[in-house]
Amino acid sequence: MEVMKSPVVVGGGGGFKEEMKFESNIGVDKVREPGKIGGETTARDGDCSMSSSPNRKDSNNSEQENLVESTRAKIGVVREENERLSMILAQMVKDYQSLKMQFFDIAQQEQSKDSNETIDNDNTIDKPELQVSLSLGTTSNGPKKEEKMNISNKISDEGQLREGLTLGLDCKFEGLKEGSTYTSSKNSFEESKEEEIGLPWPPDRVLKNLRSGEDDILPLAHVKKARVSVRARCDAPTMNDGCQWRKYGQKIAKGNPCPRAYYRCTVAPACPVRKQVQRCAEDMSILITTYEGTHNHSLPFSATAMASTTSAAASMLMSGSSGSSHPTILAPYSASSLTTTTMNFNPTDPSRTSRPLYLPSQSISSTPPHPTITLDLTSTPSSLAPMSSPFNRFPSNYSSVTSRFPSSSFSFSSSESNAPPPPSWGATSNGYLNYQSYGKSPLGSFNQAYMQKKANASTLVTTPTTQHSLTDTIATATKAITADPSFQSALAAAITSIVGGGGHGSQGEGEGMGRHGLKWGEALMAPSSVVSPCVTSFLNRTSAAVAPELNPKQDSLL
DNA sequence: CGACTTTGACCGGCGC
DNA sequence: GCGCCGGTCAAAGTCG
Repeated sequence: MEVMKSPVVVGGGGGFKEEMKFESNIGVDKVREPGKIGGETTARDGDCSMSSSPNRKDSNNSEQENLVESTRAKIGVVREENERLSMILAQMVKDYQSLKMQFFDIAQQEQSKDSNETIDNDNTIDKPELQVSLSLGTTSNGPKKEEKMNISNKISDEGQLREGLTLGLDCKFEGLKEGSTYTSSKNSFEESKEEEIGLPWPPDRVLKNLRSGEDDILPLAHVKKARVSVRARCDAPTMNDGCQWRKYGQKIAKGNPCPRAYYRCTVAPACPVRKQVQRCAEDMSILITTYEGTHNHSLPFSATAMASTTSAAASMLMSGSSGSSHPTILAPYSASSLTTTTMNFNPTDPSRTSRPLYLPSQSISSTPPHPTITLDLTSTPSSLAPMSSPFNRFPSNYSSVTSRFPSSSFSFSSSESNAPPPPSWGATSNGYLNYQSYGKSPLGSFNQAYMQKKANASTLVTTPTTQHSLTDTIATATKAITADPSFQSALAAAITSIVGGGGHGSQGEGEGMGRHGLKWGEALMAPSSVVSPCVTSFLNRTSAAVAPELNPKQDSLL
């Protein structure tokens, strides 16, 4: 996000006067050139108007001069704006490139560091993560932890979250950097941090390992990783999310006649990431994919969208937990998602009418300790909806989520966005990753649910779909956002992931999914032109009040 | 023949 | 302690 700041400063600051001068000169030239032509035509006009009285000629000339002056001024302004935007764009590209390089450097350093550290260990997978986990339970600050935190801080400080190619579910600490203030919620913080960092799989084995010699250091009584469940319409056995998966098991889970398949990531041999794929019992066309764990390797571009989306979702989940003093806020999916992030997506059939279905607990997981966030990509547009904006393609058909625990429906909006329709986007271009609003209150339900969550973490809450005026909504949302750093961080992660993940999606398609050929990425990953205006619009509305890292001053871009 | 899938066995957690 | 259940393992089978 810093990327966005500097160019704005450049544009509006240092070279502005000079630029104005330059611009106005250009503007004059620009005007004079047509003026030449105009001069010729005027000459002809003059010829025609030779019979006119000198007074009228004078008034005509003065009118023309005025016209020329005003046009000149307008062109000057436009050119100035154009120039400034060009500079901003150039600066952004430049910053993006440099940040990208920095990110890959860091990733490489991390990788080499890990490989060095694992030479002396039998368990090459668990050790690095284990170290981090152990350090959480103690006060000792090993160099590795500090280094890791520094790197993480550096990354987030430099706005490199958008480069989270290797992140699975673990970009979540922006709001927790000033760790000293989190002692009151230490337990939940530690717990969530363990989950965020990504413990070796499976957690049970970690426990076993730890108990063998380290259990006095880190009592991990109920360590469970955050899960991100994605519901999408899909006819193929599994969604192509850009990663390579290998099936290692299948089970009939209780409460769902459809078998649940277990996959592990095979992009890297030691990658701990797993996913479960199961069809929805109530609607067989819906595929429920549950991701768990953190990729320990770089992801192909085609996989970054999903990774960053799940990352952001998990971030939402974990931030919610860490920021609260209620440990119970880590509600399992079985009790309904703590944070229900609903993104509407229908890769196969946009005309099909459906609503988000929130399954009974057994349908997805009956292991309560797993905090799970659900991304519902199954909603479809109503036929009455205007299709002028990509953000309106899937109108609100959000059904309330009744929860034993509060849920937050999180949506980026834009019912009033004037963003142009996206370019043609693969064969399944009907499905857009749609951060949409419910009703006309993009932040209303989010904020309201969030506030309810803060107010009472254990009461039954139905996510409201009531409509507020936009200004009220924004005002309230702004208050909520500024009031809670964890919320800021979650939002930052979510937005960053959207901005960073969406743009890459359409590239690099075709990373093998073995025998499953569904172009998941093609359908899911929104081009940046679709997502960005949405996000920037959102940012504009909440601009100054939102956390600094979320305030890229994009309003000056628009 | 290697990579991948299938499927029954096994293990650990959890509730009663 | 027992049974249920989710999750994983690993041998056998399948496919290209």
